[in-house]
Amino acid sequence: MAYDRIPIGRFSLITRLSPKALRLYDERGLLVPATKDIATGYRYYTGTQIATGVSIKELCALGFSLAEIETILVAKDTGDRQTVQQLFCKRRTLIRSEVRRLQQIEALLSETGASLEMMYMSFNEPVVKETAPQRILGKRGVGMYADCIARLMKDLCGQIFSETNMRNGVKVTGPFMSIYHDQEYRETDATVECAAPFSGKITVSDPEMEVRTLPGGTCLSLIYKGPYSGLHGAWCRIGAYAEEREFLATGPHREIYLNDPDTVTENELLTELQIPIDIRARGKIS
Amino acid sequence: MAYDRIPIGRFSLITRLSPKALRLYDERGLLVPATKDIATGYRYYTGTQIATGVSIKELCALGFSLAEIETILVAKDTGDRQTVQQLFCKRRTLIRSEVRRLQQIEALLSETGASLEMMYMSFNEPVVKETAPQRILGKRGVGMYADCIARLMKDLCGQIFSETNMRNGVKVTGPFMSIYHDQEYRETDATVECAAPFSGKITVSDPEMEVRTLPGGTCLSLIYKGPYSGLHGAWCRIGAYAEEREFLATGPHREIYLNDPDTVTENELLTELQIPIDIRARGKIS
DNA sequence: GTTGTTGTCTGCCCCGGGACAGGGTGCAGA
DNA sequence: TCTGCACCCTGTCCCGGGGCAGACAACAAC
Repeated sequence: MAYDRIPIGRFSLITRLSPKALRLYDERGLLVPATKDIATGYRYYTGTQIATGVSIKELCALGFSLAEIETILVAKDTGDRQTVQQLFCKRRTLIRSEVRRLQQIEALLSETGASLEMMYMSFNEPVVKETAPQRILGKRGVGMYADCIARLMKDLCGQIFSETNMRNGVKVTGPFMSIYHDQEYRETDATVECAAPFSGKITVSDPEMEVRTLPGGTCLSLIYKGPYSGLHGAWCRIGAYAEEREFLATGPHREIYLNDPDTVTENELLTELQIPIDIRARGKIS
Repeated sequence: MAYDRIPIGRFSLITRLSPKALRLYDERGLLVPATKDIATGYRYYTGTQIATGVSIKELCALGFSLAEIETILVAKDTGDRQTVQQLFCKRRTLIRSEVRRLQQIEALLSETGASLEMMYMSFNEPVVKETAPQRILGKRGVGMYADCIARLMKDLCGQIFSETNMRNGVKVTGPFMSIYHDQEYRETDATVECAAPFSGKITVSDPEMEVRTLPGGTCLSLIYKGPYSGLHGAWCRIGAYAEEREFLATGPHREIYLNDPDTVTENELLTELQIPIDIRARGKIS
């Protein structure tokens, strides 16, 4: 139609691809203009390229990456419908999970409508992660959680920061923690161990204290923000999460105190909850 | 707790922000490590910074941009809850529209399960865009669409590519088009005008032809891919779209033939449908 | 043919990190 | 104190374009 030297701007208006994008596609070899003036560098497209451009625009709108679009266009020319179908399936799956994710976020934003207040609670999801083995100094006790932990922590500090140990270069290599040795929740007679990871040659005078290596491995982890009184709720959350996914605990639960109750306010306290799990054997399924 | 020189790796494990991200936040001033070894460049964080890090991680997970996160953190310190609330609202709105968009795409992908076939149909949405005024040579006729257009196009080509006009440097400056002057669909006695945009001093011998300036302005536009027999369906689609949004047509509908039936197959034919509208006055509302 | 308005060119910085290279460090155990 | 490993540093390229600057090119009207 005497109309096959379409400059980039007009081509852009027709296909609704921006000139910037068109230059990118040229560079990437996705849609190379039929003619390129060597002297001026001007790009000229032909009428038949409009169809390709429109296809690219559509595939873009469907959310495919440039690499995928290239694959699809080639497959379409080859008549290879399996590849195309596969990519479309994959895309659909991705979109579905993305929608689910966004809807969860939206639910979160809606339910805590009061914005500022929500900054004081945590909406972390539990996460599966790896931990390294570490040498710890620990002491066990039985009693009510709060009392027990306070007492044990005091003993632990006294021991680990003793003059002898300071002199020998013993160092605390991480945050303090509690380890819960009970299988279930106990109100008044919980068996709790408080521990501190350290390095160096330690001297222990308290016969109730034990030096051992805490095994590493996979665990489910949740960071809780807020006063220690809210820890129970957080344990419920992570427990429910593990239940849903049929994760089985392979060791005692741990609470790691990420910051210091003496230096931050109660609302800013951070505690990490860990449940050691075996990712390979997930309950009955798979 | 003798534990306030946390290197980046450990800080990363605690907050679940990648070291790369942490370096970026340092650079951007969002979360600057408390200490930085001048000699080695090593970054060291303190226990109190963990809370900030966790907050950033949470806000990231909610989809806020770094700039927004910075604003929120500052507003939180200031106690400025209005700004926070506003940002949360905005985010919620954005997420909602994103979900809607993705669900539409998903519906599209699902309903045309057969993948390869769908490549031959177009799933463009109608779009509002601006058009420039252009000088055209047009000729009207009455009859059945297909016949009428074929006849008029032939006349138009003969006239515009006449020897005289070629000699005078008359040029076609865009694709040919049809303009529908009826208010409604007419089977057998439609009033159709075929036209071509041109530049230069034109000589017209056919008394039925008219040179005039087609006004530019806002229009609703849809690109249709496929044989001309499917145009009716495409007009229905764009019509329904305009109806829904209460757009009122301010001029005759136009069909623009983007490529040439002589050079591409029927399935690759591209036609742009345009309905001139007045964006400022949308039906009764707003 | 001239002139002024568009259009187009290249090149650079931006988002929010992920991945990798090559080289310098810290620290724990011996 | 030494040694080895794991850590950390800076710098670069990548995604998929948007936006801007400065300079050159094309074209329509006169």
